[in-house]
Amino acid sequence: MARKPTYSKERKQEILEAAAKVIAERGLCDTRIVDVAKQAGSSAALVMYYFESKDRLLTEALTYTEDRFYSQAFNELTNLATSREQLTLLIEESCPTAGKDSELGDDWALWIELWSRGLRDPEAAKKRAALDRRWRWTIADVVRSGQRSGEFGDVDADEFSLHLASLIDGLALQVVLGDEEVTTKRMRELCLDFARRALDVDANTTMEA
Amino acid sequence: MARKPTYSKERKQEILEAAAKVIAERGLCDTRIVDVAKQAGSSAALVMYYFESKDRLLTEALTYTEDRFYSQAFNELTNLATSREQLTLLIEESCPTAGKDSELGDDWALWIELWSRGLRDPEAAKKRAALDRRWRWTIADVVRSGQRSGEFGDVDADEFSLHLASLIDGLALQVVLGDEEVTTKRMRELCLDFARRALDVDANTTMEA
DNA sequence: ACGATGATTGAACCGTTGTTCAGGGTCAGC
DNA sequence: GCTGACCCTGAACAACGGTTCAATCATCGT
Repeated sequence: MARKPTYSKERKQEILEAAAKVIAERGLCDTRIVDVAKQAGSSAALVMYYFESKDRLLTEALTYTEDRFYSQAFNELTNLATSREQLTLLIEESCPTAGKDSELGDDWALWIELWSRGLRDPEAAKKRAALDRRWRWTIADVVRSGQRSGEFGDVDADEFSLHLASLIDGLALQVVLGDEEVTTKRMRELCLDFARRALDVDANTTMEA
Repeated sequence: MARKPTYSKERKQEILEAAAKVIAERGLCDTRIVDVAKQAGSSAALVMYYFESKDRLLTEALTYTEDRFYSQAFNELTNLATSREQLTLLIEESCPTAGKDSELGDDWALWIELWSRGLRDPEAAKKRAALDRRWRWTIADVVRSGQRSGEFGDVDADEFSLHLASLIDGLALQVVLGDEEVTTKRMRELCLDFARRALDVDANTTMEA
């Protein structure tokens, strides 16, 4: 067999990614370290070697993907000129891609698992809160920036961002769980609509969006 | 020991309530049937006697409390005269009582566990969708009723109810998970504020936005 | 070359827990 | 009273999965 010179840090990441994938597939409770090991192409004992316990592994794995998602989204943000476009991007990136469970569906699955774990695991709750705070702050920042440039009207940026973030969570949840009445399309339109009404300066002048 | 002549149906309910309590305390994954049995004051074997498997028990238990919550809330609704009061009640009943984890905190905990279970268990997902649909329909109904009586302005009742219900889910989640920036008070005010702005008839008459 | 250090593993250990089973009460109807 | 149906139980079974361990293998500094 080819000896891959994969060392500690990369191995750790490999295991984390493997764990995230398995959790998204099998669910948090039904995730066995053997599964993670198999997915990572290694042995169960090795997983214990990098993470002292199963719990540690799971909590780390849950936040790992979210961090990646945020970094990517934040990065794409800088490519857009107007705050309006930026806000639209944030909303659209949050909408689970229907049917295909690969990309964003997995992300949301992990996110939901993090919620339920946060109910008892204080560390998970703290990490979730931190991630969410960063997310809300990002939204609020786009809003403030848009207000400075005159693109958006005058609303409390923090209230708006809490409102939008919560709305997204609540809607995505239903989409991911396959609620027939709540489709990705409807979610996107509802969010965009809300943002438009709340922020548009032309709320009075409007001829079309 | 006093022989309680508690027979099948009552026993089944007792077990369901016991299960709900244990799940709220220990979490879904860490709920053992022995715990449920102990909480119900019976043996593990009896639990298996009423529910053929652990899975069945858990799925049933998860929706049991929600049904009770809804029935109670719906009942209180009929005591109120105006639609405005009714909508306010629905919102306030949805806000987790901070600190005290007894009443509503437990409800929300179960609700969240139902979400994560719904990711893989189609039956759980279906039940959740049904419960949520009923909840949204109740909100929409109050809105329509208020529109007929002239209390509320002219908005799409279904869009509004989806928006409000999702917002409540997203906010309650953060409150229950102990996010320091999202308190029960803030949640209530945000929801009430949103409802007021979206529904108030004087929204057109507005002298300021 | 050669140890030392770290990565990696298979196999064994061990507690936990869902599930089964064989039976023991209790009550109703005959 | 007997009998059968139903409620209920303790104990045993069996599997599963997290954790440990002793032993290889690779790599690298000297």
